[in-house]
Amino acid sequence: MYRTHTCGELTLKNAGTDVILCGWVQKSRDLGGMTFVDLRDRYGITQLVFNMETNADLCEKARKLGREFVIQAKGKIRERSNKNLKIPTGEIEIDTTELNILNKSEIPPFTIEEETDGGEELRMKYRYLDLRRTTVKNNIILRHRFAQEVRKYMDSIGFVEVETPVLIKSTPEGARDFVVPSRMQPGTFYALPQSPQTLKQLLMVAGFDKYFQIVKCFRDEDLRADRQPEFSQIDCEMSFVERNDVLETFEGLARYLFKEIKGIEFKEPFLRMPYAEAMESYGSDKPDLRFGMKFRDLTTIAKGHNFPVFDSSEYIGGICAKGCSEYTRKQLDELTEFVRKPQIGAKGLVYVKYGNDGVIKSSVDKYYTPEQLKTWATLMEAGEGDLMLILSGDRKKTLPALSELRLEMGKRLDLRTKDKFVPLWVVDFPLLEWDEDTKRFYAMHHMFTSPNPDDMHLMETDPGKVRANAYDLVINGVEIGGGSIRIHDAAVQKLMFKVLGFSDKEADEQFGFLLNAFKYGAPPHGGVAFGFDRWVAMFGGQDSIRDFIAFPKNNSGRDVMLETPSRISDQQLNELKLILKSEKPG
RNA sequence: GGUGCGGUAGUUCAGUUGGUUAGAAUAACGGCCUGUCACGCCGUGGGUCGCGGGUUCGAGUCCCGUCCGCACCGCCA
Repeated sequence: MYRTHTCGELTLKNAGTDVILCGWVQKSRDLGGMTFVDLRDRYGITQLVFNMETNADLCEKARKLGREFVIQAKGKIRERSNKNLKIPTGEIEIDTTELNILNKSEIPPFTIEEETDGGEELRMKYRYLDLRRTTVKNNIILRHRFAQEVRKYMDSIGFVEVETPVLIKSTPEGARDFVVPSRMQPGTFYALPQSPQTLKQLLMVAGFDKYFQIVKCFRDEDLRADRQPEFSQIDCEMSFVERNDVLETFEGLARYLFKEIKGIEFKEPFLRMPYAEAMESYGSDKPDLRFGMKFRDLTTIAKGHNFPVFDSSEYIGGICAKGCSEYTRKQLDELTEFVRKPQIGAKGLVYVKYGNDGVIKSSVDKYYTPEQLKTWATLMEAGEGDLMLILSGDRKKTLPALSELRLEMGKRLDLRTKDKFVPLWVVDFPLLEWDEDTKRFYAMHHMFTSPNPDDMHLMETDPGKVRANAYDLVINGVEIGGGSIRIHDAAVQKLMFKVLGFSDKEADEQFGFLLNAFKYGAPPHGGVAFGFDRWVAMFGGQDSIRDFIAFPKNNSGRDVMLETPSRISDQQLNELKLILKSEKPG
């Protein structure tokens, strides 16, 4: 037997017991006459004691242990004379009688501690060492726990988990596909799923009226801190439902997860906000509602007073930063610089300070009287002690820029606290987006999203105005998931393809299987997919999903531990009938 | 594809206006130490300053190119 107990479970009530423990040497403290060894496993740390007086040979052996050696120790549990109340096992120690080195270790390239000294690149290269650290290990365990709770809840309300294939068909639109060459049909390719969208719809046709799956998805696009080329979704679909049924079902899931995992219960139903309102009030389709600072439209009131910048602007809007009227010149310059960054793209920033003394000072005093500025303050619900920040320009550019400024102010004022959660359903997204470059419409969500029935009549006359029966779950400004009521009628689906510029032939080639299925009794259906990694990371209090994935890819899509992507042999290329077009020199 | 920041000891970093032998902490190694738990004390070793080119009497430092990493924009239905 290798071990009788783990390193995290022994306490004072086990005193006197003989035990065998296995684990890694976290640290050893050699005091000359005696040596302490911290033995670590997944469950915790237990202190081993070796004494020169009682067993000199064994103590000498313990002195030679290096960091991360794998050892087995036998001994008796006893109460410590000096207790360490910082760890659960800190009241006991093992009076060691036998020590076996199961495996040696080279000196690890970084410290295996809660706060490591290792940089990200090194940690990724030696991820198996990084995963030994409590913080990363706990993230992975949180992910496990989350997955179990999802399955428990979904099962409890009658959903069936069905696995869908990973080698599927490449589809147009949306993200770039990862493709896999076929050996048996040379010149043809599978694609890895960006999501199991069409397959879950076929499961609805098949009569599995409540389906879910925690599933890997793949998108060959550039990475971000919250975006990996392979990631996991909680993919769900239901039949015989309207929008409200879907929202209520998955609000239930969200409530359950918040309660079981975070211990948080929401009293009110999740807020539902139309897309148009989100854009108008927060300049974003995923507003962070942990704080207010709603946009106020100043276009009517501020235009036409001979301030050229405003007079030439399509939109003038501002936010009110409570208690910031005493911002210094330097702070305001910083904010101006912030909005002028190319990623944000505003030309400048107008401020109005409503001083604690009631005096109004602004960067546009030349053009507006204090009385006029006070009417702005009234409109913006700004009072004494507040600061108004105003951007202007094209509506399409200014709203998102003001959104960035709002988020920045929220950060500066510490309003985006990690332990507060404000969920929100954003609803009534536009169905289509016009693209100037290709002069055609693209589906904003995806091409299986059904139009809002009230707008159906606009499909052929004014498609840009059609609202979709689609929704997103947004928590704290993060898009956690999204879905829609789908098209289940072949004629509507064909119309959709037509609006998107697909010929009948193209539609049939790409999606014949789906259109065929719709001929055989497709039920009305809809669903949602949640970003599993993002949700877990949010519960773990972090913005980056990387440390919630056991073996993530780096910024350029490489796995630096596996050293992949990598070349394949000529033999492999031959079998696949592939010829590389060109090779980079070197 | 683009913007910004970074690459110096095993590791995390400092390095002034271009100027003597490139430092600190930590880790490692050796010695001392019987109650440590960030143990302590003494000592030792450790550098292709990412790579290539240029300017200069002289480059870690300035310039050009390039590779790599991180964040962001584009992209991600």
